[in-house]
Amino acid sequence: MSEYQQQHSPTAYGQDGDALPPVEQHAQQYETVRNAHETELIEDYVELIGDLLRHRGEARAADIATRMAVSQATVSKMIRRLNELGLVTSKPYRSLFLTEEGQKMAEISRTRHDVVLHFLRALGVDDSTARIDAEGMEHHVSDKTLTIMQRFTEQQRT
Amino acid sequence: MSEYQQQHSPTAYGQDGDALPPVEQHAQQYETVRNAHETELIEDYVELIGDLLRHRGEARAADIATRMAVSQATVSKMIRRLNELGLVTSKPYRSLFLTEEGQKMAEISRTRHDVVLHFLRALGVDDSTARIDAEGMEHHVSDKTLTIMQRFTEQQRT
DNA sequence: CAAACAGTTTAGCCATGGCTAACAATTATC
DNA sequence: GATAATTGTTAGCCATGGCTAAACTGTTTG
Repeated sequence: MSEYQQQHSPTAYGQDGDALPPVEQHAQQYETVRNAHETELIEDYVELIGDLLRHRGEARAADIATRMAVSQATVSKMIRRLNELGLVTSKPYRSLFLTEEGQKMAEISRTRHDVVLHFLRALGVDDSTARIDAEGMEHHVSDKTLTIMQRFTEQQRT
Repeated sequence: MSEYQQQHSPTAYGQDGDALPPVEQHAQQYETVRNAHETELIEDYVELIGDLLRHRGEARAADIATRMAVSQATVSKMIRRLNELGLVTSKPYRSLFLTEEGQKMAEISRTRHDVVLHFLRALGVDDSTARIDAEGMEHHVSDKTLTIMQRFTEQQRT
């Protein structure tokens, strides 16, 4: 039982920022990240499809492949998955469309993405760095934090 | 050539925050995220091993498994990889240790993690949310942004 | 010191998300 | 309208990171 020290110094956590978090909390942190990873890519695809539809009126597999820097085969495979998940409708050789659920997801992702992006810029991060960081960060920012970011951005604007 | 509109409205980007970024930049965003994903898990392991060594004097596979909420088999496999990458040294059935390079990585990860965590708290995020978000975000925050976060945190403290 | 238990490793399975190559369909061009 | 170019799909490969079950090692303890 090599975790025994846990029991001996429960008070250390909280006072000492450097201490290891209690096992359960620590485990939950990693689990949350793993779960985020599963939905991340899906969300990125759906978000991008939504953006393409809004700005172009259509979303073709080839565009997605180019914008994601990924092969067309990969996109094709992914679209099949999105279909199975009920997020997009697709007829072969036609533009994709989002289902209701897909639209909801795209909307949420886009909003979250924008909040993070604007927050970073408000913080003073340059545009191109902000864009890259936002893309990576967006899936790991909780709703609570998101709200705080939004408030911060608004205050900054005034 | 469904990306043709690109050429027709190059000025839209920059003025309109909602516009799609130019293809190359967009592609780079996704690529950066994909690359981050590859190193993420590795860094998490190395960081955790470093933390265990600092706080406990030893890092056993079982502890890692518990704290990461993952099976021991998974940890064992991962340790083999870390070994091949020259990040840890391990003798079967013994505690792990970090190589020079592993220590460097752990140090960097830990610092980055702390900066993000303290930043989130300084922003006003509650501790437990901050911990979870920091764990996910840390791998996606560029050095530039990190510096800005650090500065912000220090200002807040005074 | 033998047996039981805790910890570690190995084998082998699965899903995901990449890739290339070959093929099929659609669209554009002459 | 035939042919070329573009776009989309399929098949089959690979690495990663999970898992369970089984085997093995080391430690503790009766």
